[in-house]
Amino acid sequence: MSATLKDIAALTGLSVTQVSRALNDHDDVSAETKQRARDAAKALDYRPNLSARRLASGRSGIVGLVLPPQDRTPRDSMFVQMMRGLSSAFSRHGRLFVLHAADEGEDVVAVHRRLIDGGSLDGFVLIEPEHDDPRVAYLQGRGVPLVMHGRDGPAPDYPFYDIDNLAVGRALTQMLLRAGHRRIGFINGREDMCYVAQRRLGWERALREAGVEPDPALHEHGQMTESLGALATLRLMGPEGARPSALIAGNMLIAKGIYTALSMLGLKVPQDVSVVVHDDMLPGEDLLAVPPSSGTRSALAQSWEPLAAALIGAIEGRALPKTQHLGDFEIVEAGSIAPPS
Amino acid sequence: MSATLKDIAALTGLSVTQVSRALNDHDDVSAETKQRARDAAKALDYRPNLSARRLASGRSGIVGLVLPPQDRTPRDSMFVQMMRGLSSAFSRHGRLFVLHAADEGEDVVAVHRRLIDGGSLDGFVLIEPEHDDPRVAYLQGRGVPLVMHGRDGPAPDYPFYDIDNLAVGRALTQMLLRAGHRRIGFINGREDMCYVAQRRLGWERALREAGVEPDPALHEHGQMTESLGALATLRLMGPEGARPSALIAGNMLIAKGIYTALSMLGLKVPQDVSVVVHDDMLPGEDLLAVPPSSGTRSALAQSWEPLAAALIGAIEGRALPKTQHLGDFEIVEAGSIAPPS
DNA sequence: AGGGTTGCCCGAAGCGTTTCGGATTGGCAA
DNA sequence: TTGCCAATCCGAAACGCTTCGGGCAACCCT
Repeated sequence: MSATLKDIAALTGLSVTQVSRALNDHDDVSAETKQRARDAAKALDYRPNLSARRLASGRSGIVGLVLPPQDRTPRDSMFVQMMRGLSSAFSRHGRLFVLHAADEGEDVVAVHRRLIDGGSLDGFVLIEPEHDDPRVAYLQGRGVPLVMHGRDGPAPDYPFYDIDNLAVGRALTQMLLRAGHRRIGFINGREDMCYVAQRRLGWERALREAGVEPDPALHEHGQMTESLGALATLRLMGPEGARPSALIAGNMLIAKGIYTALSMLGLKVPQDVSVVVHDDMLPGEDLLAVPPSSGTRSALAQSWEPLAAALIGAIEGRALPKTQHLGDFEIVEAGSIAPPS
Repeated sequence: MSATLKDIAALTGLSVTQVSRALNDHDDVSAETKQRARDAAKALDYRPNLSARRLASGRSGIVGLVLPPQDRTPRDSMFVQMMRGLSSAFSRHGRLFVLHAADEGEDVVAVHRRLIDGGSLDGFVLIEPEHDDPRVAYLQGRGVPLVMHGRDGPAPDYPFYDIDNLAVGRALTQMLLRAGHRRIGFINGREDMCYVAQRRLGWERALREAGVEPDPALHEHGQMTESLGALATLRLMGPEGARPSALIAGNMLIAKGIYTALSMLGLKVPQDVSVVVHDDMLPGEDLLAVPPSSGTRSALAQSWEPLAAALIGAIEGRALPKTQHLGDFEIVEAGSIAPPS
């Protein structure tokens, strides 16, 4: 089997204790000893036994993410991206990142609990925050480190990485306002998602700032799928007079549905209807399927490193200067906006 | 913290040893004692510490899958399906299934090695077998249990779940032969994938059985993407005379590309060109994007349970009656075949 | 009655690591 | 010289679990 501390101790003539401390870079080990231990470790190709470490120290070096059950996630490729990004960020920090898919019937909190009790995981990356998220309550209650991808409320009491979704909603709306639109529809994501509420708020605020009272009938929401985009568009475009002259899509899938529905209705973008869309920039995703659209874009990939750093900091009990991060987004013009007809 | 064996021992008046044996259902514990231990465990909400267990027994109860690096996997949703399926299958067996994405630069074998040495994982589910797969060699060399989704060669020496890809290739070809086609193009997956070779073999065999010598120029292969489907179609359909009158698509994405390219060329399915396609049936995947196509379908979901059972059997050193499974596929007729014009 | 078998149980060792407390130096000030 | 401090080191205990080897009845067989 693999070499153990004992082997290194035997080879170097040190004690197991000192080797352990040397390899973990404690401060009461001489520089020379540290080097000797490290050399021997390399020579023997030593790999610490994580189970033993965990048992003794309470930490295993493994962190994880629990994929929420059900297929609430129509964008599988985003998860794979996320997996990859987080895996590599954590492995740069010498940690192992691992993913577990919760079972359909299972309670998400119970899954986290199993993982902690089993003693395998040191901390969690959470995604898709809900309002008063029960996972957060549970983990905080047990003192288990966590970081959130997204956030609940403007300033939660945990580390997170998020973009300013209110600003996104506002920016999208303003792009259309500037072109002269006043009736602006918004096809948004699931109502219980925090970012969805934020974006809606941004939409409302931008409208009010322009002296337009937001019409709740123009806000549609649901699972972010192509069919939501199509159905919501048909609904919004139904009554001729009340029709919005522009649409905001919560993401590319929705946008795709919008384009499909509009072309069914014989409406052209941007001549008849302007369209803007927000999305993460996913390298390699086949967005060519939807016509180029103006709107906002955020770079998901920026989040992995800060999330990893924050979680590791929390696990090691180090106070980090900054654990709450706001990523930025950029505005792209791609010709899907025109003045209202 | 969580309750330990010692707590249960104290509560029941048994020894720690006996409690451990009772809960693990050893056979030298009386039925009554077992029950008493189980009751106490439930009452105290006992969760075994996996690290301790692993340390003592060499087994952690965690199995994993390493996602190959790079984006060799255009079909992310398939992986998510797989994750979900395997997670739930293993958790039914009281095991924890976990996924780790290999880093871009990283050697896949090295990743497995890290996971074993760390002492965290008991065994692996492998996917996407290559010829003489180095992962298999390494794991077998170290005596680490594995199961394969797919297989290398007709009868490898490890547990696997696969479908008969030769038969799939043959069935697809025969569907077209029966309609009278003789020049049948095949747009297949990456050449180094085992199943790709098998399907090609099936195609060749079916043709020979019908007295047609397979034309290597009619076999295209590459990453299974929409653009491969489109480009390969354009290539195959280039020289007017040598054109195939029917096409086989390795999966739905390829088929989609085929449909796109054919419509660009002004060719209609099935009047001008017949198309058949094989794919896994992925619930919820948006296959509506491609017109309904005849061909073969296999149910990926059938594989999780056998894979899980086989891996657990291997870990526990039990000899299972059956560890190599061949799933079946069905043939669907959906109107994309017509006699050659 | 003696010897063997069976059923049930327990003590203690050990898995590989961390960590607590103490031990051993040498140097330096008093 | 004595006392004290910093710098290094080490032994032993502990983490929670499994397992090896043995013990003690109660039973059956001859």
